[in-house]
Amino acid sequence: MIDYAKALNPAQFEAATTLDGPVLVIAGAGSGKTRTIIYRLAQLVESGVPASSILLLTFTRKAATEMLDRARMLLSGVSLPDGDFSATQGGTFHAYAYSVLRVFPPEGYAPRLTIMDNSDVLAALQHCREALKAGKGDRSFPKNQSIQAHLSKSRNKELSLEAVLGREASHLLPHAGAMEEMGRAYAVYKREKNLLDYDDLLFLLEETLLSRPEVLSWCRARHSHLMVDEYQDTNPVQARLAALVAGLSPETVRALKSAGTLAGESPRLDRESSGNIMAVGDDAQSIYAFRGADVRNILRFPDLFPQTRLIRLEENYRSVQPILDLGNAILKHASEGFAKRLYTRRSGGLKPNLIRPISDRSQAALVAARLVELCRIYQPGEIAVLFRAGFHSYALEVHLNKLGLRFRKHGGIRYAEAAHIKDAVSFMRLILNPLDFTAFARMAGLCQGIGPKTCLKLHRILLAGDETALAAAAARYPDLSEDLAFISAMRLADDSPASLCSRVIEHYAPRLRLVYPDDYPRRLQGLEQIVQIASAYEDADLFLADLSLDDPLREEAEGDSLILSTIHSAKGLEWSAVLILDLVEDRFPSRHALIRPEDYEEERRLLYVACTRAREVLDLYVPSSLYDRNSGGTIPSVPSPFLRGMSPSLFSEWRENPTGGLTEKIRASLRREESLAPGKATLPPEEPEEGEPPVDLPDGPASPPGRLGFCRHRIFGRGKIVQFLPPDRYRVHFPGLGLKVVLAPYLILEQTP
DNA sequence: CTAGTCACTTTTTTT
DNA sequence: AAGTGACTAG
Repeated sequence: MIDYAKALNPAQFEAATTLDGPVLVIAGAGSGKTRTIIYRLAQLVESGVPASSILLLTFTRKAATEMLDRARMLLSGVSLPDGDFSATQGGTFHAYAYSVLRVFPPEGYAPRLTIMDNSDVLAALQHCREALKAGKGDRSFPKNQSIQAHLSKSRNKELSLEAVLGREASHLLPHAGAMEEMGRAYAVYKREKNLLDYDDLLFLLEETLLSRPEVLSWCRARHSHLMVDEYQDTNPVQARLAALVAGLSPETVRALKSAGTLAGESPRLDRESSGNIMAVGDDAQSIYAFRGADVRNILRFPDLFPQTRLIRLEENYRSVQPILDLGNAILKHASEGFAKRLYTRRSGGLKPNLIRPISDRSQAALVAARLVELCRIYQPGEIAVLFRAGFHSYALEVHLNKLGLRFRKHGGIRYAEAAHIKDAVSFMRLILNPLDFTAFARMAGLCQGIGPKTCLKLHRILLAGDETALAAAAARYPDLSEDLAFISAMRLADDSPASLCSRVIEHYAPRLRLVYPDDYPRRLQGLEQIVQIASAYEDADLFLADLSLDDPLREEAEGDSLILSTIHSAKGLEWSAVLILDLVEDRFPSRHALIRPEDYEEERRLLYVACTRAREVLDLYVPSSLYDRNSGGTIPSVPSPFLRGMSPSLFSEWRENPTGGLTEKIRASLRREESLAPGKATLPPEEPEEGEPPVDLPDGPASPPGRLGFCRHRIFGRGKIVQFLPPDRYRVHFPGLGLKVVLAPYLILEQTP
C-alpha cells in the first residue's frame, strides 16, 4: 500500500483522498499539483474505481499520458483489480469531444468526420471569399487569418461578431456584415464537406449532450470520475461540457448558457450522476483569455456545484526563494488583487539575473554563450529559453545551429502543418472522406496545369457522383488521373493506418521530389516518421484526428536537447534553468496588449507563469535596442513596464560591455539608471511621474479644437494627446513610452484652461 | 486559366 | 521570412 500521508503535505493529502463529490483545488505555481493528481488517480484505483471510468482532461494529451505514466510507476508492485492506467482516458476537451462525436455523429453529418486544422480553415475561408467575391479589390478588407481569428473568438467568447470587433478591432466594424456572411458560407462549406473545425467539436458535443439524453447517459456511464486540469483556462463551453458530464442537469446548463451565469437559479444535479468532478487550476496563471478562456469559470465553480470542497495548495516545492520573490513582486502590481504569496522552505538560491544586452542580435549571442555555460551544470533538457511569440527565437535558433547545439522548439509552427506532411495527409483524408474538398483541392493543386478554377470545376463533377465523368475530365491531366485511380484503389483496400500511410508516401514521393528538389531527403524522412506514428493506431480516422488535435509528430528524443518554447506552450512545465528573452515594450508585453487593460494584465500573468517555471536559475534579458526592419537599423527599446520600477534588490544586474562581455552592476535599478540618462524620462507603470512631453511632435490632421491637451491613462500615466482618431481613439504621446493609440474610455482627459 | 515575378505587409499566444 | 495581391506572358 502507498503511504499517502507521508508522500503528501496535508493540503495535497486532502485533495488526493477526497474521492467523492465536487472538489476545487487552487494550486499555486509549483505547489505539487501534478503529484497530487497522480496520487488521487492511484487512490481512486486503489479504492476500486476502474481506471477506465476516470477521465483526465488536461491541456495536451502529452500532459495526460505523462501523468498516467507516473501513476503507473507509482502503482507498480501494488496489485490492483484494474491497475492498468492505459484504460484511463486523458487529453484535451477537443480530443474528448471527437471521441464522443465519432460514436454519435451529429445530425446531418456522415460518420467519418474530418477535423480541419488552422490552414484548412484558411483555405476554406479563401474559397468562401472567392465564391462571395467578398472584399474584392478592397485593401481594407481583413485577411483570412484575421477573419478566422475573429469568427472563432466570437464563438468562443459567445459574443456577436460586432461585439468582438468593437472591442478589439473597431477598424473592421464596417466589414462586420461581410465577415458574418463569410462565416455563414464557411459553416455551410464545412457541413457539405463533412468537416469540423476546433470550435465545432466543442459546440456540437454540447448540442448533442443537451438534445440527446441517451448520449449524455452514455458519457456519464463511461466516466464516473472527471478531473479537469488547468481549469482557469477553460472557456464557457468547456466549463459547461465538464459540468454536464459530471452530472449537472441539462436544464441547469441551458440556463447557464443563455444567461452566462446562474443568477438566482439553483443548479441541479441529475440523480443518475455521481457529481464526481475535480477541477484544478490557478487563477493567477490564466493566460488563454484570447481564445475565450474566462477566469470567472474557476472563481464560480462553487456556484455551479454548491457542495464544492475547496482546497488550496500554497507551498511551493519548485523554485528557490529569490525566484519566488520575483514572482510575488510581479503579481503585487496586478490590478485584480490575487491573494497569493508563494513560499518555500528551501533556503538559499541565486537571485534572478537581469541582463541588458546592447541589441537583440547580441542578446542571441549572449544567450547562446550562457546556454553553453549552463550545459556544464545541467542536462540540456533541464534548460529552457522562453519567449512571448514564436518568431522571437529566430535569431537565437540561427546562433544555436551555428554552434551545433541541439534544441527542440515548442510552440510556433507545428510539425503536422509542414507542407509535405499536409500533402500526404490530404491523400489519406480523401481516401476516408470523399467529400473533403479541402484535401481534394490540395491534392489536385499539386498536379501540373491545375489551378483553383479547374479544381473547383473538377470537384463539382466529383460531387455529382459520376465516376466516369470525373475520369473523363481528369483525362487531360495525367497526374490527376493517376491520383484518382490510386485513391479509389486504396478505398477498397481497407489497409491498416500504417500501411495506408506508407503506400500513400510511396505514391507521393515522386511528386515530392519535383516540388521540393532542394531538401527532398529531409522531407521524405519526415514523412517516414508518420508511418511510425500511424502504426500505433487501429483506425485511420483516429490517427488523422490526433494529427490535427495533438501533433504527435512533435515527440522526439528528449533530455539531450535544449528547449525553446513560447510561454504558452511552457504551461505546466518546469526546468532547472529558465531564460526569458526580449523583455522590452512591444515584445513583452506584446504591442497588441497595450490597448485594453485586461489584455495588459494577462501579459503580466504570462510573465508570472514564465518566471515560475524556473527551479534554480532565472535569467531575464532586456536588450537595449531592437532591429527594425523598416529602417534596416536598430532602434532603442524601452524595458518592459513589468520590470521598471521593481526593487533592484530582487536581481543581480548585468550589462553587456562593448567587447561583448558582461559587467555586473551593483545595486542600481533600471529606473534609476534610466532617469539618469539625460533627456529620457521613465514612467513606471504603477506610479507615473510627471513629465513635459517633447514639443516637436508630429501633428495629425485637423482635430476638433479644445479636445487636445493632456490626459491620463491608468497604465501609461500622463501623456499629451497628439491626434483624435474618430470615432473613439486618440493618439497620445507618453513620455518615455512614445506614441500609443488608446481607446477613449481608457483615458481621463485633463481640462485645458 | 495557370504560373511566374515583384512589391508589399504582416506578426501573439493554441486547440 | 512567409504569405498576399497585382500584374503579365503563355
